[in-house]
Amino acid sequence: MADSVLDALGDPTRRKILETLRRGGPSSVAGLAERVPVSRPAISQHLKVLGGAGLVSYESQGTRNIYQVDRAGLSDLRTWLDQFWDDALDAFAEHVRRVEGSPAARVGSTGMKERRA
Amino acid sequence: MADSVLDALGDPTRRKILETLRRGGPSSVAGLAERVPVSRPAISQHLKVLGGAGLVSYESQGTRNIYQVDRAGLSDLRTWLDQFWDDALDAFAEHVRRVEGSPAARVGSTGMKERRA
DNA sequence: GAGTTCGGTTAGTGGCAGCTTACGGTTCGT
DNA sequence: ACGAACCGTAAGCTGCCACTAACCGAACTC
Repeated sequence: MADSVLDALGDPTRRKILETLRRGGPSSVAGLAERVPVSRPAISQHLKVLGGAGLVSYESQGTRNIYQVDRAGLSDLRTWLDQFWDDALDAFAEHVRRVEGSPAARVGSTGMKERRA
Repeated sequence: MADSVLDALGDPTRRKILETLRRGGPSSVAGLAERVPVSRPAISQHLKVLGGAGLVSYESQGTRNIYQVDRAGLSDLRTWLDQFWDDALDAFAEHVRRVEGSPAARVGSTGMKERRA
């Protein structure tokens, strides 16, 4: 469901554009091109992707298009995240239930390797 | 902060691996290679990225490494998302305040283009 | 100890995504 | 009506990333 959002947020430049819009408020394409170290067409292409994901929307003012952050995409991401979170808990619980025919297996003290290698 | 998480989730295959772990519970590398249409080394490489982002962790059982979803990365993403959401609201409010020296500008009825083009 | 299974790493390749340059369309100003 | 400003799109190139094939080490089995 949130595939397009994650695809869009996967690129650092697009994140920078979004961050610029978040901090500076709505902006024109040329205005973004001044703040993000990339050409104007590149900005335009990225905005297309971000728009497709529902992360930005725009308003035409004469010849310029004013873009701003759209919370719709963020909302989609939040929904996906919450669902994934809950389901991961359920799956883990079921896994424990499945393995724990032998109640010897404990949970808290395994040799589980930690992240941030 | 959540850059590594978003980079990791930016790839469809990695999302598929995560999804497989979420639905099926903990699994070995070879087990994942059977369920995801990609070679075993590719799985291993993706797991490395996912691990670096705190999205999976693993436990060594003899010669096999059992991977499972780690909520740490999801937590990072949630934090980033919530912060972005709130700040976007603030930025928007400030933008309205900045423009609205002329109280003619209305908010609800602009010609704002919608998403999902 | 030999054989097997499992997994991480390396080397090498192909395809795609992001960037720039160039062009065309639209709108505003004079 | 002409020029300028702004933007989107097309074309083309380059670099990176995902993938496979091959190799090597580690651990369990007999």
